[in-house]
Amino acid sequence: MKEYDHQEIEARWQKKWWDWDIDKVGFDPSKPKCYVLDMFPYPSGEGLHVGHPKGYIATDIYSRYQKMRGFNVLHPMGWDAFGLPAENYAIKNKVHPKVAVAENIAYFKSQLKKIGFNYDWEHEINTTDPAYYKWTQWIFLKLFEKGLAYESWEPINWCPSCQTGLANEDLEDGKCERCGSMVEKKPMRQWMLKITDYAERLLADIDGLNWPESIKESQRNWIGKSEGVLVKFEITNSKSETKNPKEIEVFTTRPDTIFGVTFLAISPELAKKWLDDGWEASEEVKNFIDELLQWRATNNFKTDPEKKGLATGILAVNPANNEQVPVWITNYVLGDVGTGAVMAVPAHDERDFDFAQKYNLLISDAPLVSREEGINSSGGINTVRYKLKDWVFSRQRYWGEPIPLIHCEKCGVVSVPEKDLPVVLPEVEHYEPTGTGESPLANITDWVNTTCPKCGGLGKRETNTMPQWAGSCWYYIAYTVSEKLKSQITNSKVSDLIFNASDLNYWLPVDMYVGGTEHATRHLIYARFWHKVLFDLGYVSYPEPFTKLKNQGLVLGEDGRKMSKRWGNVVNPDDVIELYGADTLRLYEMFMGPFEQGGVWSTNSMIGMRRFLERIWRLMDKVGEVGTLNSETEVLFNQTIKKVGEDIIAFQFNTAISSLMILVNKLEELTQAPKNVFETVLILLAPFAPHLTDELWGRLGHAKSIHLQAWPKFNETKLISEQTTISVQVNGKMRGTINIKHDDGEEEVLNQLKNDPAFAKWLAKGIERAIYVPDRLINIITRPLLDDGSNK
RNA sequence: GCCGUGGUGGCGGAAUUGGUAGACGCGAUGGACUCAAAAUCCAUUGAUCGCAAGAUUGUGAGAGUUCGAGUCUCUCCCGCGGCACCA
Repeated sequence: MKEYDHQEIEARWQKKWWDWDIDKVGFDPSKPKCYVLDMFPYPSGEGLHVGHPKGYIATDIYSRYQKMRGFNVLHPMGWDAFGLPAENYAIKNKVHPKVAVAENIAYFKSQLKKIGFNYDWEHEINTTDPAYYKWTQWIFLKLFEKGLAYESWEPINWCPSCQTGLANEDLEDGKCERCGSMVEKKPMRQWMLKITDYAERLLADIDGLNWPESIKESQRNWIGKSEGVLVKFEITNSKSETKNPKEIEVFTTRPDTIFGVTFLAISPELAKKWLDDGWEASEEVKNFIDELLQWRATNNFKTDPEKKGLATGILAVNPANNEQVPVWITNYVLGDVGTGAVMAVPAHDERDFDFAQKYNLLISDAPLVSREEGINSSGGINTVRYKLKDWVFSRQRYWGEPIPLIHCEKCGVVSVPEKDLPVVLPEVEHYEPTGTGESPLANITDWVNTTCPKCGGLGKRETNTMPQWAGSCWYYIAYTVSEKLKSQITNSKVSDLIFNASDLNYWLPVDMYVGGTEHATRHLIYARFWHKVLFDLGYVSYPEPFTKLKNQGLVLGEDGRKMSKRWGNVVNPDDVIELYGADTLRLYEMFMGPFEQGGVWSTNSMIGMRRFLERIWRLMDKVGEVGTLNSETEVLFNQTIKKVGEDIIAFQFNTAISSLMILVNKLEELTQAPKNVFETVLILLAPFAPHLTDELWGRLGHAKSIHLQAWPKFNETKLISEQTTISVQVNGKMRGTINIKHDDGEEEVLNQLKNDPAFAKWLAKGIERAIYVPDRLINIITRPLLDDGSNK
């Protein structure tokens, strides 16, 4: 047989699969479903590097396997094309984002197709398609109508470089996650989503998810629940007729320490609020508050390493023991945590202790009481707090979904009626950010000016756009109804048809979701939030979108650094495929190591996978109609069928491949490989190396694709050999092995051992007892030697 | 600091969940084939000692449980990730 020409074979089979429509998927309630999902990419201008497809290869293998097992498998792909990366690329290259996105998608798609994925491209979606974002807008309106979207003028995170407001989730170490600029606090009008209303459910439902522990833990930390008690301290020396504060409310998780309180510490933010409400404080106090607030503003609300404080002169009463304690303004209490005021217990809290020492404050040795006694004695109220903040949902950028609201002087904020959706992103001359805090859309007056849907009077469109994450909050739903989506852009009457479709709840929830860990506290929280809202509204019938999640480990460049143009260490899959083939690439990425673990790319190491495929190619020459396996190889054969299936389910692709190699190594030793055995090997390998296996399958005389075959079954009775090798230990030390019959009992093994001269010297001392583990080992405990060297 | 996760040859990694540590692959060394090279095939390949048969040692460190520990328990050390003056 001539050489294995991967280029010719792969191109030919990719075309055949396309012509044969073998990857087409449809709603079919007669079959059990399996929804396998990849986190869809942002189609950047850079194209894919070899790290990107790792997850896609895994889901491809998984979904091919599930399909062969008889599941109706949905495994779609699409494009998350709104947002800053696409827009910045467009600005830099001076093309309209729409054009840039189309080009980038075409490139990404060509790269993906070369890898031989089984995506049904008829389910493809694109978040920037008006037919798609019509529904993103529609869901936003559902949130708005439910009171979960609201306007706010609170200071938010502003990235001076991206010139837009950001959500907490978009920050990394106080910097813009996208560009690394220091983020400022800026008061501006914002649309917020009330994700905090769902904090408890988002937290509680984590427990039931089959997700990696680290992601679940990240989400728990991010939601940051703390259970504590609210306690009120009356202020005693406040002049009753003035506007001076009358009481201070503190939040504590340690009511049991209430008798040890020696002062109250309040944040400068709370003190400022008092001043705004008319508190008559001294100049010194006012200046101190200003000083602390100034520090925080310029240091982006970071921690000041040095504790500072100033006594206010105010005294408050500890409700537990009626003792008066002084109230201090400090820089170690945060304004946006708890109530912005802390009951300080220097005896039990390190921070309070440091502060008390510095300012010579009392440190009480009052004993701890029970939690209940602390609450009862102080009249505290059990309270739950979360670190999670509401989601800043508007962006002052062009390339996002317009928020479908109209501002009317008479009627206030009004929803765009469903029949008028989508609110299409207008064409503009300049889509660069304005920097004024207004979106570029604000300049397009004939788009902005409209009529109020309620009163018919003058109305102005909301000009902020939605964040990057909006489109990905429901794309997994969109795939299930993608053909309806396309037909409905102009059809305004079918309002809820998409979200009442039976195929939607046939496919949902996603059974296997695969992507990177970087989405732990962004996309994966946002999507869960939207999903729960849709669940409450009755559109989806299961409260979680993704029941099972796997993270692929990061593929690093050959130099051990993250693949990036900057380091010049990017490997393009196209090049690898040209040289070695897509099947080799697929095998290598799965063989590199455990799927969820990262690893360093090595083009050199790929040669091993290529050799493996070539060995199979050559094994074809040894295939014969007749011929049988000896019993040992037959056992191995059955074990391999079992293991490959189990490993795919567990995402242990590296060991699945290795077990196939072991079997192939064995088959190579034969003078003739039985045809049915070889065919089974091809089927087992088909999800991993779809092109080569289909080619050989065809050469064996099959007219239909190997990918339409059923997954092979193994013979339960042929998983253990008749003859087996067990290990022999003497006093717990390995001393050799011995061949026994599979069902030999302890006595038989022991007898055989005693007659084996190889072990005579170890057993000379005499056998005290033996531990026999069937099919595993026998451990002989010898009699201890006596002082005189004898054993009797 | 709290939480999570990991640490095994020159390298990537296996190990039936307490039972032959290093499967499989890369690399390396020696050999066969070849005018030669590539490819392929065969052999060896944790370390130490030994001509050898073989012995000793070995899974981040130390203790423990057990006939037996990479695996279980305790105490540490280091890497990675999340949260963090969070009251």
